[in-house]
Amino acid sequence: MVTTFLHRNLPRLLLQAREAVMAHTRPGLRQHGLSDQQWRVLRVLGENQDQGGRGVETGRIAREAFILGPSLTGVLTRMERDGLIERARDPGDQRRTVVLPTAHGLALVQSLSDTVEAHYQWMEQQLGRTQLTQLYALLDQVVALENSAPGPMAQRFPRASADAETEILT
Amino acid sequence: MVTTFLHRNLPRLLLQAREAVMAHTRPGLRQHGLSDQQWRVLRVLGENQDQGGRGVETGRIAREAFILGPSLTGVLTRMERDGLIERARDPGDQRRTVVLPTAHGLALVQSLSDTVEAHYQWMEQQLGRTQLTQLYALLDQVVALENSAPGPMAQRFPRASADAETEILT
DNA sequence: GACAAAAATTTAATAAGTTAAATAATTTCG
DNA sequence: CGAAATTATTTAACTTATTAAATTTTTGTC
Repeated sequence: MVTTFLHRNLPRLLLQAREAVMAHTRPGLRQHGLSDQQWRVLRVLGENQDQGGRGVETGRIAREAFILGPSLTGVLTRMERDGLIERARDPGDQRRTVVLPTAHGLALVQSLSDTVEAHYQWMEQQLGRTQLTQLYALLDQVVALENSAPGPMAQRFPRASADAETEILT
Repeated sequence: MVTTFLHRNLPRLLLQAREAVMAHTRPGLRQHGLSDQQWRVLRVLGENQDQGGRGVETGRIAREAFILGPSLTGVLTRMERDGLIERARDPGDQRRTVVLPTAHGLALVQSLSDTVEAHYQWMEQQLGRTQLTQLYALLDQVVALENSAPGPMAQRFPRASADAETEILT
């Protein structure tokens, strides 16, 4: 038997959920003069700190912070202006730009990361660990749809190829 | 026993999921020269078509299309320029601006709505109805967090009060 | 009925998103 | 080796997002 099923405008629901989560984080960011995007960039820098001071290529930042290349250019320009990061040419491949956090930038990430972690603890408590795990799994499934059948398979945020990934991590 | 639990950067995951869904819809919109936002506005107009030709107030559009007021102003200006909508002052309350779709705009929504509905059918088939229902429920729970404890309860997209809602619908 | 408070939009200034095209450095290959 | 194809990023032009302040109309109240 085929029941009619009410669809919920999934893109909007996802946007709304994202806003709900960010609503708790955002004030903290703003207090330190950070935009959402600047925070995402800083966190990527924090996560990839184990690069031996070589910095992180903008391509990698774009992928991991989920920011398109041309947007990132501006974001980084302002972050450099505000003393959060520094940019340099990758000596090994002069096409690449690499980014390093300043001491100030690094201190910010570390301090804010704690706040965010606390927020996650709170959410885990509110929703329950099981539900949160389920949510992660379902969202992963939705993400996986992207490379499925219909649509011109628009790769707006292309993952690095497996090769590029290894190359970077080597 | 307290197990350590791996958190997944929920805001990013939600953003990614949204992109995955939109990746299928977007090309269709672009073919008709519509931005994401313009499409959302048109759909709101389509949904509230039963207003007896009185049009929809921009405030309502902002809430339902999830666009902030100042952004909406520009979006509507361009939509008017492109012959998708028309704006007028609400006779009953001159503070309000009401929006009506043009014949062209209306035709677009109707045609594109079918495409989108087909997309939902496809997603339902891919993910399974049960999972989709679960996802909706979980996202609702996350959205509900917004008005909970921590954070200055930032109401970026305030729902209309119950009163205003009834007033509008009356 | 006038005046302060509230409500609905808009303006302004800056930041970020989106697409296509341009630059510049690196690879590939004839 | 050297020209063509590839890769990484930036520029350009336009649209949307964000925050605060300004406008305009309505409401509440004395």
